[in-house]
Parts: sequence; C-alpha cells; structure tokens
Amino acid sequence: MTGASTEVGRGKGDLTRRRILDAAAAEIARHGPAGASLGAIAAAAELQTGSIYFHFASKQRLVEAVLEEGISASLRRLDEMAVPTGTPAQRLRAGVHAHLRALAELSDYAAVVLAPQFAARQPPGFRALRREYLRRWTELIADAQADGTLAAGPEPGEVRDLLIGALNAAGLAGQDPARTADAVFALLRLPPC
Amino acid sequence: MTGASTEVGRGKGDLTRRRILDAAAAEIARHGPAGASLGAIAAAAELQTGSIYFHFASKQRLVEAVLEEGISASLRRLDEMAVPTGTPAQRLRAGVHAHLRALAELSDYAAVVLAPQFAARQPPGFRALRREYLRRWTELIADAQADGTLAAGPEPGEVRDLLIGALNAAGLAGQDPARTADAVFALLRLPPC
DNA sequence: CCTCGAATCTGTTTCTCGTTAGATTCTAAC
DNA sequence: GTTAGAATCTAACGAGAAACAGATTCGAGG
Repeated sequence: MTGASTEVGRGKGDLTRRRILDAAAAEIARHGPAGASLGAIAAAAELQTGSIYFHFASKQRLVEAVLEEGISASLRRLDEMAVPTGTPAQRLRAGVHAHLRALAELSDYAAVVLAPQFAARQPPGFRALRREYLRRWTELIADAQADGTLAAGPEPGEVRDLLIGALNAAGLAGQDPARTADAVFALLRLPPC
Repeated sequence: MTGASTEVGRGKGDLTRRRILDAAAAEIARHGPAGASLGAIAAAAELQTGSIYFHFASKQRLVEAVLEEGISASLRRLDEMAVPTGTPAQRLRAGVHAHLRALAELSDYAAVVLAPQFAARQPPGFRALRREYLRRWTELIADAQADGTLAAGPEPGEVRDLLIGALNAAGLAGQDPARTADAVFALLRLPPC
C-alpha cells in the first residue's frame, strides 16, 4: 500500500522526508486530506508529530507535496512509454499501459491525485502538471480518432475523460494492469497487437 | 448543486431533515466527510449547530444517511429505466442513461457516494444497496456479452467497473448526460438506435 | 385560552489537532 | 575531542469542532 520511491535521496533527512510523504499519501488516501492527522502520519513514519515541521512548513504544504509527487510521477511514466513513434493505435495502447502501471505502482499517491475533492483548490504547480498530463492524452486520442482506431464522433476531450475514468476505476480497485488493458482494448475493438 | 428530493415528507421536521441532508451532501462533496463541519452544514441549512442532533444522533449517522440516500436514489432510477424488456443492447443503453441521469440529478449525493474514501468502512445498509446496484449492472453486461453487443472476452464484473468508472468521470465533470451517452455508444460501437 | 409535545436555540464541556518554541541528540568535519 | 549544524524530541498553547444539557419557542388539539 505504500507508493513508489524514485530519486535516491542523499542525506538522512531526505529519507525521512520520503517516509513522511509515503505515510501522508497513505493516510490521505484513506481518510481524505482533512481526515488525515499529522499524528497518524508521524506515527506511520515513526516520528514525533512536531518533527514533521522540520521537513514541511505546514500540513497544507505536505498535502501539496504529496499531490505534486503523484502527478509528476504519473507524467514521468507516460513520457517513458507513450513516445511519439509508431501508429496511433500502438501509442494509445502504450498510454493505457503507462496509466495503469502508474496507478498500480503509485497506489496511494495516485488515489490522492484522483480524489474528486482535488478537482478544485489545486496548488499552483499541480494544476500545470495536471494540464500537461491531460494534454498528452488528448493528443493520443485525437490521433487515434483521425486514424479510425477510435470512433470519430465525440470530442477528443470527452473520450479522454471517459477512458481515463474507466482506467482509474479499474486501477484503484486493484485490478491487474495487463488484464485491465486487454479488457479495454477488447471493448474498444482495437485490432490485436 | 443541491440534490434531488423524493418522497414528500409530512411534518415540518421532515423538511428540516431533508434540508440538513442536502446541506451535508454539498459540504461533504466539497470537503470530504472529515472536512465537513456541523457548523457549516447547520449554517447552510439555516439552523443552529446543536439543532442537528434532534434529527441525527451523531455526525457519523448523518454521513451514513447521506450515503444511503445517494445510493438508494441511484438504484431507484436504475429500476425505473432499465426494466427487463427489450434486447440486451436496448437495456444496456437504458442503464447508461439511468446512471448518467442519476449523476446529474443527485450531483452532491452522487459525488459523496463515489468518493474513493468510501470504498472501505461503509455503513451496513449502504453495502447491501451498493451490492444490489452492481449486481443489476453485471446482469446487463453479461447479457450484452452473450448477445455479441459487447466483446465477450473480459469478465462481466471487469467490464462493469470500467463502464461505470467512465460514466462517473463524465458525470462528475458535469458533462451533458445525453452527449456522454452518445460518446460511450460510439466508442463501444453499439448499433445506433 | 391552555396545554403538551415537537422543534429549535443557547451556552457549556470536552477533546482533537495544528502549530510553535525550546531543549536534546545525532553526525560529520576539523 | 570539540564544535557546529542538522535532525529529532518534548511540552505546551490556542483554535475549532463534536457532543451534550437545559431553556425557549412554535403549533396543533382540546
């Protein structure tokens, strides 16, 4: 249930900072940002409550850091897998796999990012990253529509929301990524690989 | 942004109870169950904080009542629209329309029900209603698969989660129900009506 | 008009949580 | 070994919220 940890930290403090972030992501995923108490987070990170303030200026900042960590890690995975080569259908498949992998590997962070309460009141850096993530997806969808891989009627943005919504539901439910991907492709009647 | 109100209440107290429920649903949808304060709920319902306790034994009970109201209203709509007549494709279409209508009409209640934090720790009555709702959908999906309307590969339960996830994402984003339904049918390449 | 119960209000109590400040310990460089 | 800074702990404060207990008002029936 913990998230992933990229970027090797250097000092001892960096490791603690990561432990706090992981604990906060788990706590927020379970109880929401308001319901997650610093006491519980500190306990999970094996720390005293006050010590959190050496690493984060406030609870608000901690929550924001968790959000940014989640979306930026997702974006990183999308960049790695859905590179602009190959047919639209291939790139769409790669994008689906990347998103599902991100959900599986980042579990708690992903859950936090996807919580509906964060649709509004996003911190500044988070909004930009999220917009960028959605923009990539819109491109993938539009290309697939132009290609005939996906039905051309609906707006690309609409299709993107539907698709990501479907992937999120399966991902948060803990479904196996590969299995879910196959199901999606079958339903959309994409040509087999 | 308020929810719907079915079932005409009799006395004055019933109306107040409904006002509290609506206010609670809105507040919970915005700030999560932990972040929603009785003070804010009471203010929105034009009441003093303490007066809520005449209608609900505790904050926990109030939250549970909002949950049950949301899921039972959704189930009611599904019952009305997706009756067991017609072809599997027709019933599937009806189900999609019912779900989207429920999301649009119940907005705050639906948002509360769909919040990921409620996946666990559900109140007793809520679990049963939710199970029933999913069971209906599994039937619709299985019939559509047997019919060839939907791809037969993936498990019905998997398909159900994907489909409902997609509908929820569009519904909570405030998309027009009819428009969303058309997009879904086009993507799944369902035969036109 | 009076009465009684339902409904609401006011004030109080208790508890949790975020935040802060100062003391304390750990770690590495000199 | 000493020292300086990083990292953590301890203890408290203050705000806000849930919960509770009477006191008060409202509204229909006799």
